[in-house]
Amino acid sequence: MNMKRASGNRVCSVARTLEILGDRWIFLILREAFFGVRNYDQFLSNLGIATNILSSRLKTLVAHGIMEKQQDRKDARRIRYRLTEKGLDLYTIVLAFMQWGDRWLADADGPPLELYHKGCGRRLEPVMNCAACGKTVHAHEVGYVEKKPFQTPKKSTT
Amino acid sequence: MNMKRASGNRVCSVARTLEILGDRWIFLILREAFFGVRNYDQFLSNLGIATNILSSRLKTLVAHGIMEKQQDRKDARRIRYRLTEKGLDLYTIVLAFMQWGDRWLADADGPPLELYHKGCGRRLEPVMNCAACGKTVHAHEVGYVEKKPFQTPKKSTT
DNA sequence: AAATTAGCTTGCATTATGCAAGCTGTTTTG
DNA sequence: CAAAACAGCTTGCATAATGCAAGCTAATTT
Repeated sequence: MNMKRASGNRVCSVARTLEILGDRWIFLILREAFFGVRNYDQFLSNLGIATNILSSRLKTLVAHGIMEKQQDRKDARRIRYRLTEKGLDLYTIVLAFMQWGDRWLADADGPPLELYHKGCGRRLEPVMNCAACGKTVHAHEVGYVEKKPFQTPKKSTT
Repeated sequence: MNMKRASGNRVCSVARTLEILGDRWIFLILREAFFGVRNYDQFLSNLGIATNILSSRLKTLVAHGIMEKQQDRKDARRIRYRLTEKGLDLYTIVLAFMQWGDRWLADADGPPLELYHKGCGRRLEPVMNCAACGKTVHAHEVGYVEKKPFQTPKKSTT
């Protein structure tokens, strides 16, 4: 959580996002949350995380509006941590992690977890598409333009 | 780079991926690489990263086959670090970071960097689609099945 | 009333990070 | 062709983050 300017000098949403999310545990907590985990002790036992780290990470997630706390009516000790809209919107990142791992790090048994798309009922293999033309986007097909000009590169990608 | 079992007890590609990539600097290096940066000193000046950290991160990226080193023929001092296929395939993660940041962290001026899709020439807004049915996937529509059963939750998402 | 549970906080040893300095092999310069 | 500059590192040391164990508080359960 310390980094003068986590970006270096390029102004970029990647850097901004990483200033909040740039921590293994944060993503693992989010993964659990996407899989339905809601309470401190479930995160704790599922992740094997230290208690101080867990509470500090939950705190930053709440502080950034990614999760919100609510009391359980039936048990006042229990706090439910749930994803806000802002937090739910992070599922693309979690899916992207999972897919890359499935493709490049899977062992012989194949991916340990299979996703399915409730909409169509089939196995979900997420792909990145261009919202404008609908086609799948590959790394080489991404170009960029800097809105606030800076020192570094010019155009192109890869 | 230390974590008994970065996953906790859930077997998951997210955890495996994070064991390699779970570091801010790694992602920022990857971002630079996607934007065309190739050399040590460019990474160094663009990121404002410490030299020991940069070389250690580049080393792990190379060790995991995400980047590869090659000598520059014209200048033997110069080493080019370039993304392998495995590394290029991480662009979905970088795009997902950028998009979330654009949506939730942008200031009044809008996103600092605009991507375009070389295929269609239009502004690229990446969306996650289901490869099977082609539709855009939303967080609530993702279900999962654990292949190697473990202790934790059951089904559903969110 | 005593024990248990959920969700924390605190203290302390270990590990990672950031900074500055230095080192090694190439070019480039005068 | 010697001196300076450059690219890509490594090393040492101070500071910050992490992990572990223990303890603490308020709300249940027994």
